This record gives sequence, structure tokens and C-alpha cells, in this order.
Amino acid sequence: MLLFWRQGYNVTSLSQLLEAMAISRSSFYAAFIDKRSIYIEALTLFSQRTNSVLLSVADDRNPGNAIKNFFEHTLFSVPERRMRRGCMMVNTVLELADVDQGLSILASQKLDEIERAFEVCFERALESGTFSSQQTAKELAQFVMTINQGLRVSSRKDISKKDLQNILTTTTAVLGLAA
Amino acid sequence: MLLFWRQGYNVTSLSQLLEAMAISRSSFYAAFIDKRSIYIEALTLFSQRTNSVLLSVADDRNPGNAIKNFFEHTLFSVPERRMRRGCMMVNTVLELADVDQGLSILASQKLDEIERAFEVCFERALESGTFSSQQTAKELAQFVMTINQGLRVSSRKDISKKDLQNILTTTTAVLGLAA
DNA sequence: ACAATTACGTACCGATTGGTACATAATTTC
DNA sequence: GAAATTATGTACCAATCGGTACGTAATTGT
Repeated sequence: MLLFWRQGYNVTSLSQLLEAMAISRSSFYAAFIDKRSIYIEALTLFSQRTNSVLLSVADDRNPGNAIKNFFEHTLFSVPERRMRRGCMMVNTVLELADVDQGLSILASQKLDEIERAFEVCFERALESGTFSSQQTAKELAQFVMTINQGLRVSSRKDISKKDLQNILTTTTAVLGLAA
Repeated sequence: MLLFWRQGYNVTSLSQLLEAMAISRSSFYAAFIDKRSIYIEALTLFSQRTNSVLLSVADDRNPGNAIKNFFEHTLFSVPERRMRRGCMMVNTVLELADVDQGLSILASQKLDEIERAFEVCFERALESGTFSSQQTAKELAQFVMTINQGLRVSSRKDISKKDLQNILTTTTAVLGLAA
């Protein structure tokens, strides 16, 4: 998963995978069907780990805290090397959009799961009146996901972690979600 | 450029390039040094075309109009097929961040040129008082670029153009830049 | 302890990768 | 119009790609 996450699907060769997994070629094809199948497994694992963070997001009654928590756990409090890998789903969508639509759509769907969690969070906050906005919950969730995707692009550049945090602060500020 | 833009660097083979350019192998290596060099040329061409749109952005005294114009010309008013290709600079940063740092950094620098144009625009608006904000011009520009990058990711998914426009409307609204 | 099964190492497959050599064809140059 | 230069088509290169075949080693069940 780490190899695919860092380098992408096509560049990661079977030889690299075998070396990283410390198994031989025959064992690989006995345990997994082929390269594409294990990529799906790796992508699913990545998605599951991200979703485990999302549980606390959906439960949070305060959207500002939910957003802050999500990025804290998935971006700011992680080691530098991991931050630089970005988001495997975003990476997949961009790399394979025109090369392997099946994988690209799969990654896209897993991103939608994150968006839906934020949508639920905004819905509750809007209904309970703890937060008010001109926008609908769906629009707000799409907006947050756009920020998320944008930050995942930036994190693969040489941007500093401080600048990333600054951008998120600006986001919560303009949304009227200052903690 | 179109091939690289759509498929990325590594997946695009020399054979595909030769067929698209309708020249033979020997002519290719006579005119260009190698695959990597022509990719740089393609990326530079893409950047130049984007920058030609930026001229009107930097000149605009109203940041709201500048943002609206930029996305109108580079995203909303372009054909569906082109929209789906996303931004070649963003694509390059994600694909090659861990594979070819030279190319990734080059693409990153060209993205910074866009950010700087927005920064200049915000600076003038803040100074002239036509726009006020809690954030600095640089922070605002970084924020807009995050939205930009996020939209370029979304545009490679199956999102509708209407949803994309909706996100931008939300952005200008929360920034207090409603036209 | 012996048979059945599972796991593994390695040689091999055709296809494709980016790049080069070289002979021929087309075009300039004078 | 002949010589020099430029452009092109094609055969070829080693390296690597994902994937398969198959013989042997290790483990399992009874």
C-alpha cells in the first residue's frame, strides 16, 4: 500500500512489490490475483483507515470541530513523510482518470464517502441551529471536500505544514466556524 | 501536449506520441532530445496558455471578478472533454512527486505563478479599500489556489459542471465576494 | 511415519519500454 | 546540376514489463 500510495499504480512494478512484501513471484500470484487486484485491496485499506477517522466526524455536533479533527488526524499530526504522500484516493483519481476508469471511479466513490460524512455533520448542525449558513449541507460538504482535495495536492508539493494549517484556518474563518 | 495532459507522463508511450505527431522515431529524436524534454515543453506550453488568462486577472481591481473570470475561462466555458483533463500542472505534481522530483517541482513552480497573480490582485483590492478581509493577501491567494486545485481534482471525476459552478459560488459567497 | 497438500524459487514467456544506428530520400546551397 | 546537408523510415538494441510453468521444499493431516 505504501508503494502504491507514494508512486502510483503504473510506476510501481511487480518487482518492487515483491521486494517490499518479501515474498516470491509465485507466492504473490497465489495469494492475489494480479497487480490490479492488490491495488484495489490497498486502496480499500487506505479508505477504511480514513473512514475510521470519519466516525468521530459524523458524531461531532460542531462542524468546526469535525473539520478541525479530520485534518488534524489525517494531515497535521502525521509525520512529514506521510504528509508528503497526499491522499491515495486523490492520487488515484488523477493518475487513472483516462487510463483505468474502473479504478478511478472506485477511488472517486471512496472520496464521496468522506463527503457524505461531512454532509451529515452539517445537516445536524443546521437542523439543531448550532450553526447557520446561506448554503445547504450538501453545498457545504462539497466545499469542504474541495478544500480537502486542494490540500492533498498542496501536501505533495514542498509547502510547509504551517502554510497548510494557515489555509485551513482561513477556511474555517470564512465559513464562520472559528473555534 | 494533449496526450501528456490526459494520460500523464509515464503511461504515454513514445509510440503514441509519434502517432499523434505523425512523425517518425528518428525525426522525433532529431527535433527533441528525449521524452522528458518534450514533456517539459508541453508543460511549459500549457502554463503559458494559462498565464495568458491570468493577465486579465492581475489587472482586475475586483478580486471577485478576477476569480470568476479565471474559472470561467479555464473551466466552465471550455468543452466537456477538456474540462475532464483537469490541470496539467496539478496532474504532474501528483503523478511525479515521488518519481521525478524535477518535473514535479517545475509544475509546482508554475502553479505558484498563478497564486502570485491572485496575490497581487488581492493586495491592490485591500490597499484601495474596495475589499476588506481578516486575512492577508497571501493567505487569500493560497486559499483560492487550494480551491482551484480542489476543483481540478473534482473535474477529473464524474462531477457535473453545475456542481463545480456551485462550489465556486459558495467560495465567493463565504469570502464576501458575491458579484 | 507416510501421503497429501500447500508454499516457494527460478527459469521462462511474449510484449513493450525508451533510445540508437544506419541507409535512403528529400531538400538546400552554390 | 552536382555536392552538401537535412530529414525520414526501419531495423535493431538491451532492459523491463506483467504473468505463467514447473520442479522442489516445507508443512499438514492422519
